[in-house]
Amino acid sequence: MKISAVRGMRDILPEETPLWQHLEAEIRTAFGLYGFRELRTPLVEEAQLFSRGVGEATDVVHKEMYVFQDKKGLPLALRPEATASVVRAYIEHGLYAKGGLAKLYYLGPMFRYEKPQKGRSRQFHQYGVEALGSLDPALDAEVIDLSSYLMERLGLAREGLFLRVNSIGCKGDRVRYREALREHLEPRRDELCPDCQRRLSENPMRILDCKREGCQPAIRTAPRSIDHLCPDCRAHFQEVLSHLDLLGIQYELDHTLVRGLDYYTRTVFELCSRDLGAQDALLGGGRYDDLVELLGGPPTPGVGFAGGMERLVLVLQGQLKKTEKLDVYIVPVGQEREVWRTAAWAASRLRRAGLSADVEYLGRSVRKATQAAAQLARCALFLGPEELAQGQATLKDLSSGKTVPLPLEKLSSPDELHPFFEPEENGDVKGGCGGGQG
RNA sequence: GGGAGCGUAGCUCAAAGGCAGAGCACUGCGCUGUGGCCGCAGGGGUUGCGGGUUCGAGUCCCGUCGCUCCUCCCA
Repeated sequence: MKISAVRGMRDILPEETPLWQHLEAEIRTAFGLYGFRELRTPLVEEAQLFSRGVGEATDVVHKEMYVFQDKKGLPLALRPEATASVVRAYIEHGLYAKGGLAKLYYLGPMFRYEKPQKGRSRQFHQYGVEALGSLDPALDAEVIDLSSYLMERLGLAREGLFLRVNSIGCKGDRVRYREALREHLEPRRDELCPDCQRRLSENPMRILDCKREGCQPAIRTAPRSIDHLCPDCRAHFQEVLSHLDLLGIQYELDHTLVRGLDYYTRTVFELCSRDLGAQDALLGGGRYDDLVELLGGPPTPGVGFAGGMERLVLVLQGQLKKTEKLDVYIVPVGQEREVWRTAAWAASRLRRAGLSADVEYLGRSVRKATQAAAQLARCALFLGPEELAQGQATLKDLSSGKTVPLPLEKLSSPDELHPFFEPEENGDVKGGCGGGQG
């Protein structure tokens, strides 16, 4: 039986992990600069957390969620997104009682049972932030600013990106807006695609982001959510936009941006790339002022976003990081047992001195092993009967080709060892291996 | 969920019903214990899997799994 990774879930191989680690480090740094602190929540939650929080009617919950029962029959779900988990933890640990604003971030795998394609898999990775406890529109703008700053840090050109913003109002606004949409669309039911006809009764707002040609005329003339905002929501949105202007962030108002999760209120936004295919959203988010209360906490507003790691990786493929080279690759010469034992010992000493080291365990010819060493390491350390007899090894700098004897006793003393590996100053033949990095 | 295309060596790909191949990579040798160039030789495959048609299937048919893309939805 041949076993392979399950559909839509893949291995991230050592060639790719340096890029992932780089992205993760940049994300953590950016989030930290904005005052967010990491919260790690379980990958598994009670299924009802998501059906209540994200919405029973959403595709994410009712079509795409991995649900199973534990041994006691409790319905569990692999998390399809993290906001609901963060809010659950916020309530469970009484973070609201600790005063102030809770600014939390996360990073990790999410699961949705979908048909895999470019930029979409069943296990994927999201990074995101949630700011809980303030209704200040400056915070909406800050979160958007953070997403923009993150892209700058990652070296994504502004021209390749576009930011779409909209406001869908509070609960009451949405009820009124939904009615207005129905009134507009019902007479045009025949123009709409079958999906949209179904949405007309279930969730008319989702018709707005239908991409079918036939639906466009009805969508273009449809009423806009920002015309149905209550005075508070209208003022809030204006403040958000004015803060974005202040921060110098370019955006386009998109009246068709509604997003697929039920908990969003007021501000919604999406940051998209021009370099991706059908799945072009790098990150998306917005405000969710009713979610904490909905999940049993005190009324607490929130705003945040989530981004997809895989999509970042796609956009940044060109920047693949090279794997870091080892400091030393040890090549035992010949078959003598004592030589090989000394090689293993030397590796252990080098590592304790803080130098990364590996040994030629495959027993290839010295020629082949040296070739391999040049791929893997900055220096090769040759160790054979001749060296052993003199109590030393031969250290070779693989970029300059220079060799120098390294007395074995130096291996026991990091202080004496390090000079051999420090970059040469003013070209002095000090020996060693720090030379040109090539 | 619906649609289209593709699965051949570790990788990139040939073979259009008739002996499964090339390049790169890998191993050895030229060069006996020191890389990058060059030359020679070698190892590698149940052609995704399972059926069927045929004297004969990588090739045609059916099924299945996987990948890619579109639709849908979203990160």
